[in-house]
Parts: sequence; structure tokens; C-alpha cells
Amino acid sequence: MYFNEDNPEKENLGESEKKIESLEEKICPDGSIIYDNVTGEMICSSTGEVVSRIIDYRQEWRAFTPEEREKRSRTGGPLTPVMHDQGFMTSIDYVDRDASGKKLSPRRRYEARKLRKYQAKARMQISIERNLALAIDELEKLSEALNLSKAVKQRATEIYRRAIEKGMVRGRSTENVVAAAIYLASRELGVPRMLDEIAKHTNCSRKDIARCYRLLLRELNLKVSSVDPADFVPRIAHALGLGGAVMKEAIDIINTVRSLGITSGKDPAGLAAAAVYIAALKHGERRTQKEIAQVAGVTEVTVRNRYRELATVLGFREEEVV
DNA sequence: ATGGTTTTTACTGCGTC
DNA sequence: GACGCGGTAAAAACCAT
Repeated sequence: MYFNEDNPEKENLGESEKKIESLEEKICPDGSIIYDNVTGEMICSSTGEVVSRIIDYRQEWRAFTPEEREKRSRTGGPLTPVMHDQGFMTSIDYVDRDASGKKLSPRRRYEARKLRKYQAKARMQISIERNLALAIDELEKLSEALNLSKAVKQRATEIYRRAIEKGMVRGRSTENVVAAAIYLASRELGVPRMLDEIAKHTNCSRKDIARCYRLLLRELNLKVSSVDPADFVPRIAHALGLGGAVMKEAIDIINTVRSLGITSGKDPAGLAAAAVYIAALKHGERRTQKEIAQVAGVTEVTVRNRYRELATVLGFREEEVV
């Protein structure tokens, strides 16, 4: 069992998501379009042909509170000033005397103190910026390897920034936190990457990333709804060269089964894998359990177990379809 | 720390190509 | 015989208490 929050309802989506939906209707009136969130292709489920490639209209950041919205809008002047001037770093002596050794007046002392305080803050800012720049480098490389969308990248950056502002990176490897941020961001945006997949491209173990991910959730007070198994379907089907019709079928299977309680507590990738297996069978495009398990990131055994459950619930028998 | 649930690992038998 | 599939037992992983 991976994540057993049980939250079947979809988060309501932003304005721009609606734009995509209306686009779907325009192209295919029966609504049977599948959006492949890996390639960004729209696929007609009846013919399986790629209808169009679309770009992601969504903002690459999300705001949960008005303050955040304010903070993340990039129009207008920068709210967190970046210090270019190294000369600004000249430290102000902690002795309350001026250059000639004379004691400062109370007024000037106050000002000096204020300046020191501001300077400390600025120094902090700079160290954060420097670390962030390094992290963004790593993040860029990783998301390149993982084919991540801009939105996910941006969100991951935001998450990392908040993590570092909380001082969470100290004592942890940057790579680890970056990986966790990416994992978190990809889940938030409904394009989940699997832990193993991320771990494969880093020097971090899956466990480390998972631990770090949990920490991020806790420290930043973030809440992520459980992964929708259907989100995995396009990835799996695509990797096996299966068409849109099979994807649609698999998603249908998941949706009909969703309410029956079989899904809770189970690895969503396993369920998606089994659904694709059945869907492929139904369409006479058999793929072996081994193949599916491999691309889904689960074991054959898990595929089998989910398959068995699905088959009994759906009353599915292989002989029925040829 | 402990227990309960789930996945993984490893191994076996059976049927088919 | 190799391969796909189904099953099982024991280990490992995960979450909650």
C-alpha cells in the first residue's frame, strides 16, 4: 500500500483546463478524446488517431491563497530583490563607533542596527539564491530526463524554494530534495511519475526520496490527493504502442471499478496496469503481463492480483473476446 | 516497537508454441 | 525447451497505533 488517503473526487480545475475541455468538444463531439499527458497529444478514442497536439494553457504556478497569488504573479516589479551588488555585503562593524572611533549618537546607533538587521536578511537571501541556482540546475537535468512539462518544473522549483526557505535542505542532499520536489509537483499536477523512475535518474534511493517527500508534505503543510489510477493509463498504453481505443477502455474499466472499493489501499499503478492488460486483451492486442508490469513499475504478481480482482468483479473472461 | 496490510522476491506446476 | 500464466510462501515495505 502506498498512499491510502481516500479521495476519489477530482480537485476542481482551473479556468484554463476548461479551455482544453471545450477544445475537446469542438474536435470530437462525442467527447471520446483522450489526452495523453506524456506527449501532449489528443487522441480520438474511436479511431486511435492523434487529433492534435496541444500546448498546456495552464499557468505554470498555482496559488492556493490570495497572498500566494500575489507573490507568484510575475507582472510588476520583483518583490524579493536580488542583490547584485557585492559591495553591499561589506559588513557593518558590531562596535557602535564610527570610523574615527567616536561613539555613535543614539540616532545613528539605531540606524546602524537597522542596517545590520537588513544586511543579515540580505545575506540570507543571497545564500538562498545561490543554493536555489544550484538546485535549479539539478532540477533542469532531472526534468529533462523525465520529460517533465514546464508546469511541473515550475511547481517543483517553487516547492524547493519554500523548502530551502524553511531550512529543510541543510543536512540533506540537494539532489534528494529536488527529486522529492519533482515527485510532489508531478503528483499535484496529475502527471504522476513513479518513485522508481525518478530514483533511476538520480543518485538517490527510492526510499530516500519517499522520506524526503513525506517531509516536504509535512513541513510545507501541503496536501496531495491520492493518485488517480487513470492517470497512469496513457503512459502505460503509450509505452506499449497501444492505441487510444485501448486507453479509453482501460480508463472505463477503472471508472466502473472505482466505486467498488477495490481501489483503496492498493498501488494505483498496479490497478492501471491490470486495466490496460484487460483492455488490450479485449481489443485483441495482447500484451504479456511481464511487459505491462515492467512499464507500469510493478511486479507481475501485482498485475496478476489486480487482474484477478478486476476479472471477477467485471465478470471478464478471456474466451469471450477474440 | 508492533501489528496489519500490501508488494516483492523466488520458486513451482501446467499448458502451448 | 522457452515462454506465458497462475499460484504460493516468505521477506520486505509501508502505514497506523
